[in-house]
Amino acid sequence: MKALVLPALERPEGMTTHDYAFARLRQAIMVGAFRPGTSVTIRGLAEALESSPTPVREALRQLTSIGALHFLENRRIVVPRITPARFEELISLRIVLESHAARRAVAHLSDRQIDRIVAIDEAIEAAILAGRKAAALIANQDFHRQIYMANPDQIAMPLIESVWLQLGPILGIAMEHVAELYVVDRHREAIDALRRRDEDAVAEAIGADIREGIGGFDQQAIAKLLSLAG
Amino acid sequence: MKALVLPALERPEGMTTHDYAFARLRQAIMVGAFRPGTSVTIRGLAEALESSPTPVREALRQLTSIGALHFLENRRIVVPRITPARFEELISLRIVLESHAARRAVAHLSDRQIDRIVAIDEAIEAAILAGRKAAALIANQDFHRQIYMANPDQIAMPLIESVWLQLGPILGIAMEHVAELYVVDRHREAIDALRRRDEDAVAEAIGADIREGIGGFDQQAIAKLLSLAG
DNA sequence: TTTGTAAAAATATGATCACAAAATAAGAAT
DNA sequence: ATTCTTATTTTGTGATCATATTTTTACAAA
Repeated sequence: MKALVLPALERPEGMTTHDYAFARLRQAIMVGAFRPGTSVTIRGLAEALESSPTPVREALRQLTSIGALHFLENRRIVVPRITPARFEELISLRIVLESHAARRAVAHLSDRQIDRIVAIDEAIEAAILAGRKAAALIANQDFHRQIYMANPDQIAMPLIESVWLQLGPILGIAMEHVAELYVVDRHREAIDALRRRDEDAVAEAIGADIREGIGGFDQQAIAKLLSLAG
Repeated sequence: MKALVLPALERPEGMTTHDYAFARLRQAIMVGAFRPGTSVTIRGLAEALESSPTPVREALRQLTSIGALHFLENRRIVVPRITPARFEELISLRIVLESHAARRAVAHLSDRQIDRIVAIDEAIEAAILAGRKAAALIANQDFHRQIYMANPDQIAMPLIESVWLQLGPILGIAMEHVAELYVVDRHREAIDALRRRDEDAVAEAIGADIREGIGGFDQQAIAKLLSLAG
C-alpha cells in the first residue's frame, strides 16, 4: 500500500475537518489527480488527511452524490471509468448547461465584472505560456464560473461543477499526455458578446468554446486516452 | 419538540442503514413532506429512523450536495426556501435538461419500452382521477425517468433529479392548496413523437409538458404559494 | 500450473461518547 | 415591559470501537 498524496490546499481557520476533507478531495479529483478506475479507501484517505474515518466518509458520500466517485456494491470506492460514449455525453451536457447558464447571466453582468473576467482570461493565457497546466485549468474554470455566477438566482452552477468533476480524471490523463497546451478557446468572442450584452452570441461562444476546447479532441485521440486509462 | 413522521418506505433486505436513511429522506423531500424553511436535526431524524446519528448525518450531507437541503453557517440544517426567481430558474433548468435528455434517448427506445411508458401514463391518469396526489406525482416522475434512462450512457438523470428535489417542497405546498388535480400534460404528444422517433418533436413535447405543467402556474399563484411557505 | 478452500488481514459500517458550539431558558438590571 | 447577562439544554462534530463484510493470503488438491 503506497502512501497517498493529495494536492495541497489551504485550510481556512474554523473550517471543520469534514469540510476540509471534502474540499481537498474535490479539488484533487477536479484537477485530475486520480486516474479513472483508481480505488480509494476511507481509512487510507483518513490517514492522508490526518483525521479519522467519520468526516472522510461523509466527504466521500457527498462526492458520490455528485458523480465524482462511485460506491460499488462491494462497498469499494472507485474513481469512475469513462467510455467514449460517456465522454461525449458529458461534453454535450456541458454545452447545454453552460450555454444556458451563460445566457441567463448576461443581463446581470456589470462592466466591472466583465473587466474582472477579462483579467482571468489573461491569467489563463499566462498560465498556458508558462506551462502551468493545473493552474490554467483552474483559471479556465474560474473564467466560466465568474460568468455563470453573475446571475444571483442561478441554480445551475452546482450541476455544472458536477459535470466538471466527472471530466476531471480524463483531464488528468490528457494533461499527462499532452506535452504543451495549445488550448483553443473562444474567450475573446465570449467577452465581446458580453460587452454587447448579446445573449445569443454569448451562449453560442460558450458552446463553441466547450465544443472546440476539451470536447474538441477527435474521437481517435479520445479512444486512445481512454484505453490508456483502462 | 413534536415527533417527526416520515412517509413510509420499504427497506430491502441487506440495505445499509445509511442507504435506507438516504432513500427515505430523499423520497420525503421529493414528495413535498417537508415545507420550505423547516429545520431538521440529526438526532431527531436518527430517532425517527430508529438509528444513530452517524448514518443519518451521512445521508444529510449527501442531500445537501444535491441541493435538497442546506447546511447553514450556524450548522443548522434547513429545507431551502424558494423565491419566485429561484422557482423560475428551476423550471427553466428542467426544460433545458429534460428536453436534452429526452432528445438523446429517442434513438435508444424500443417499441416495448414505449409501451411501458404508455402504461405509466395511464397509471398517472388513474391516480389523478382517484385523487391520489402523491402517487400521481411519483408516477409522473417515473414517466419522465423511463424516457431519459433509455439512453444507456445517460449522465443527466442525477442532475434532473436534483432539480426535482429542489422543487419538492413547493410541490408539497401546491398539493395542499389545490383541491383537485387538473394536470395539463403533453404526454400523449410526447408518446406520439416517440413512436415516430422524431427527436425534435419529443424534445418540444417534453419542454411544453414542463412549461405548461408544474411550471405553468401563473406568477401570481406562485407568489401566493411562496408567501404561504415563508 | 490451476483451482478450490480455509485462515488472516483489511475494510466499511454504525453505535457511542467526549467535546465544542449554538440555541434556549431563566433571572437580573434598567 | 424590555434588554442584557448567565446558566441550562440542545445540537453538531469527530474520534473510537465492536461487528460484519470483503479482500487477500496461504495452502492443499487436482
